[in-house]
Amino acid sequence: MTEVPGKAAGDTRSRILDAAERLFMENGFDGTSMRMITSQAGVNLAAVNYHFGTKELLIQEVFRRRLTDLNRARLAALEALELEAAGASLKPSRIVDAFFGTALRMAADVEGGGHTFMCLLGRTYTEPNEFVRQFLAEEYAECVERFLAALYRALPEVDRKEILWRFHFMMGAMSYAIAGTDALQLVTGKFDDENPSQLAPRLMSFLLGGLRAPLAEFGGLK
Amino acid sequence: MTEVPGKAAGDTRSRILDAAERLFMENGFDGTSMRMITSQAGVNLAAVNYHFGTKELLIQEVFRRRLTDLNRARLAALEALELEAAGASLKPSRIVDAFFGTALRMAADVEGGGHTFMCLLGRTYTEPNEFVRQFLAEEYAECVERFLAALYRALPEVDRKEILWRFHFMMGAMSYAIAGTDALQLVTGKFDDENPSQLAPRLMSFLLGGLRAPLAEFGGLK
DNA sequence: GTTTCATTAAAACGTTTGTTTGAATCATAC
DNA sequence: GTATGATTCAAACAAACGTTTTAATGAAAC
Repeated sequence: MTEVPGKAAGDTRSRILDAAERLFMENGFDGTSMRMITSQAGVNLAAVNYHFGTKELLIQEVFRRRLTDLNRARLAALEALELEAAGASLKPSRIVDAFFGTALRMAADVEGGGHTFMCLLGRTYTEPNEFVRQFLAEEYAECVERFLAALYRALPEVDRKEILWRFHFMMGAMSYAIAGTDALQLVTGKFDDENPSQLAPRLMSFLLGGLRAPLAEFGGLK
Repeated sequence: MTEVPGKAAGDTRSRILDAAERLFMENGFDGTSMRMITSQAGVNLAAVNYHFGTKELLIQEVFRRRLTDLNRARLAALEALELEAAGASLKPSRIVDAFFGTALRMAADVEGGGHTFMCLLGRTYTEPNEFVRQFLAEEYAECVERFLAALYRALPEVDRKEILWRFHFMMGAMSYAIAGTDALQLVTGKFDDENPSQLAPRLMSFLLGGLRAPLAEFGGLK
C-alpha cells in the first residue's frame, strides 16, 4: 500500500489529491481511508484535515480540480463550432464530439492522470451518495444545459424529450466504456490492454448510431 | 433507518437479503454496515454472521439469488429463438432483446425487488472490488459466451472484435440507464418518475441503432 | 538572532466497524 | 414432560475509522 518515491513530485496538497484520486477510483470513497491516502501520498495523517478540512471536502476538491477544466474544454469546443458555422445549424455529430470526444481525449491521457479521473467519474455516476450527487449536478449544470440546447437546435424535428433520453444513454455508454470493469473483460480476455486510442472512434460511431436510430413506438402510455 | 413492519414478511434469511440488497444499492458495500442491515431487516445483529458467515459471503448471496434466475431467463429466451428459427440465422435485434430486454423486464419489476437489484448490479459493474469482480465474472461467463456466439453467427460479415466492443457499449448504456443517478436528472428534472415502462423501448431502439452503426475507420494503429 | 506564521509530526480522541461469545429461547421428537 | 438441535439474543471483542490536539519544525520578516 505504501509507495513513497522520494517525495520528489509536487507539494503536499497535490500529492494528496493525486493519491486520493487513484484510491477513490480503485476502492470507492468509503473503501478508501485517510490512512490509505496519506501513506500512499507519503504525508502525515493530519495533512488531509489541515489542507482540506474534512474527507468530504477532499472528495469535492478531487472532482473540482479536473471537472472545471473538462467542462471548460467542452464549452470551448462547442463555441468554436458555433463560430465556425456562423449562424448555420450544427451537425449533431460535431456536437456529440465536442461533448463526448473531449471527455475521451481526457481519458486518453494516462500519464497525467486524466484516465484515472475519468474512471473515477464513471463509477461516481452510479453512486447515489447525496453529497456527491449534489456537487456533480452543480458542476455539470451549465455545460449540459448548453449542449442540450445545441442539440435541440440541431435536431428541431425531434421531440426534445427523446433527445434527452438519448443523451442519457450516450452518457452511460461512455462512462461504462471507460470505467466499466466489465464481466466481458474477464470472460473474453482483456480487449486491447486498455488502449484508449482504440476506444474513441469505436465509441463515437456507436453513439452516433444510437443517436440517429429510428424512434421507438409505444404501445403503452404516452 | 429502522423500519420493522411487524416482522411479518418471510424468514430471517430473506429479510436480511432484501434489506442488504436495498442498502447496498443505496450506499454501496462499504457504505452499508451490518448494523444498518440488521436494523432495517428487524433482526439481531449476529444473525448475518450466523446465516451467511461473513459480510462478503452475504454480498455473494445477494447477487447469486437473482443473477442465477436472470441468466437462466436470458438463456431460455435465446434457446426459444433458436428453436423457432429452426437452423436459420437469427435476427440480431431478437438476440439483443433476449439479453437486454430480459434484464429490462426484470428492472421493471419494482414490487418484487427486481428494480432494486438491477440498480445494484448496474453500479457494481463500475466497482472494481476484486472479490466482487471475480464472482460476477464467473456468474456471467456461460451466458455471455453463448450470446456472443449467437451474435457472431448472426453477423458473420462483421469482425468479431467489433461485435465484442458493441456488446460492451450496450452493457454500459443499459446499466447506466437503470442505475445512473445522472447529472441530467438533477439538471433537467427527473424524466418520468423512474417509470421503467418508458425506458425499455427507448433503450432498445438506441441499442439497435448503435449495433447497426457503420463501423469506425481508423487512421491510427490496427 | 529573534519573532512570526504556515506547515508537519506523533499521539490520542471518541465512534463505528465486522465478528465472536455464551446464555436464552424456540420448535420439534421422543 | 423432557431432551435435542436450531435459532435468537444482549454483550463484548479488537481493530480501524475520521478528526483533533499539542508540540516540533520550517522558512521568511524584521
